Formats: sequence, structure tokens, C-alpha cells
Amino acid sequence: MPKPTSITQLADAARDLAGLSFADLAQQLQQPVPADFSRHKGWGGMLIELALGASAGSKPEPDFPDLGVELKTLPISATGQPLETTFVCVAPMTDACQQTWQTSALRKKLAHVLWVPVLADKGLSPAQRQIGSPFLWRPSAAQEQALQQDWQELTDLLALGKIQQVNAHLGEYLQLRPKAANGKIRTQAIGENGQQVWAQPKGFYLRTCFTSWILREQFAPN
DNA sequence: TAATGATCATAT
DNA sequence: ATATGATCATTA
Repeated sequence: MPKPTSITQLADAARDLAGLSFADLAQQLQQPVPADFSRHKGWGGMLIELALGASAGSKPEPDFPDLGVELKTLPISATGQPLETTFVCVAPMTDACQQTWQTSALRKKLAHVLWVPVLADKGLSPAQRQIGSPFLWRPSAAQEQALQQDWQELTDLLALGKIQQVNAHLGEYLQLRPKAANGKIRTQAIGENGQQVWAQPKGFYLRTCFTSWILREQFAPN
């Protein structure tokens, strides 16, 4: 489909995907379906992007630049629990000290998200994965505060040259994990005395407890 | 068995 | 090299 020109048009198009299997959608779009994800980890996300007319490529922009909306698929179990963490963006390794929450890439990325839940229980092949009910989301005040707190803690460590102390155990809702082609990749980072050092690239990921919070608010508000 | 650390494909 | 799209696979 062509680029959606309004939020409403995007939401309508997304809603029409609900209930389709990846096999269904791939057939409609004349796309080949991989037998497994081992060498096609981003295939599902790309398929949804294609279906909704998201901008192609790897530009550091929202998927729908004109609408300011980011697209994220979310693998869930039959009971609606997220099955994986959600990658958001790479971490600022060399200019963490110049970052603020208000100007951060993470806040910008999560300001407006079209979540597309996908039933992805183990045993389901890519073809068998089934698209759930997509929904538009903006972080609530409580959610933004939770993200900000973790982001500040993690970004402070990077800014203060404590990258060697950084691991995925830190952060309640947000964590930093490796984000690279392999474990040998190194990028410039800030060392203990403010000097340049080489370190493994990291990315910000949403823990499943955070995406579970989003799903709860969306589907079981109290 | 959930979570962490590692990895795969493609585009720029 | 670094951004995009994520899931894999080993650990705890």
C-alpha cells in the first residue's frame, strides 16, 4: 500500500491486518516466506512495514516521518504476554554527556508508536504467526517517568565512562544490551578518565514488563 | 524457563 | 561503520 497520509488512514490500514497470518499477508504482497527466523530475524517487521507503506531503508527517522509514528511488531503468547524484548535505538556511546531526556532519541522514538501484536508462540513457523489487533500508543505520564528514570541512570553510566559496568541487569523497564553483528565489533566510547576507548555497541531495549504494561492498559484498562 | 548476551539480514 | 528490522541460543 502507498504511504498513509493521515493517522486515521494508517490506523484503518493496520486494523485491516488483524487476523491475518504472515502466510496470508506474504501471499497478498507476493513475498517469499522463510522457513524459520534464524537468518531472517527482521522479516516479520519488514513485511508489516511493506503492508502499511512505511518508509523503506535504514534512515534514523520514524517509520512514518510525515505522521511522526514509529511501527513496532510485538511477539506475544496466546495469553497476551510479550515473548521478547523490544529494540528501540542504539545507545549514545560518545556523546551521552550531551544528551538530555527531552532531546533523546529514545523519547522521540517512543513518542508515538503503532504496536502490532503478533501471536508468536514457540512452534509457530513464520508462516503461522498471526497478526493481532494493532493499536496506536503514546506513553502515559507514569510510563514516561519510568522510562526517563531508567534512561537517565543508563545514560549517566555511559557519560561517566562506566561502560564496563553496564550490563542488561540494569534498569527496571529499559535495559542496555549488545547491538552488533557479532561480539567482536567495537565502537568508540567514553573511558573511565574521559578518554576514548573501544567498546561493544549497545542498544536500548524495552523489557517485557514494560510492553506488558502497555498491553494491559490497551486491552484490560481498569 | 525467563532473561541476558550474541547474532543475522539489509540499506546507507 | 552504523542505522534499520528483530530473534537466537546460551546462561543462570
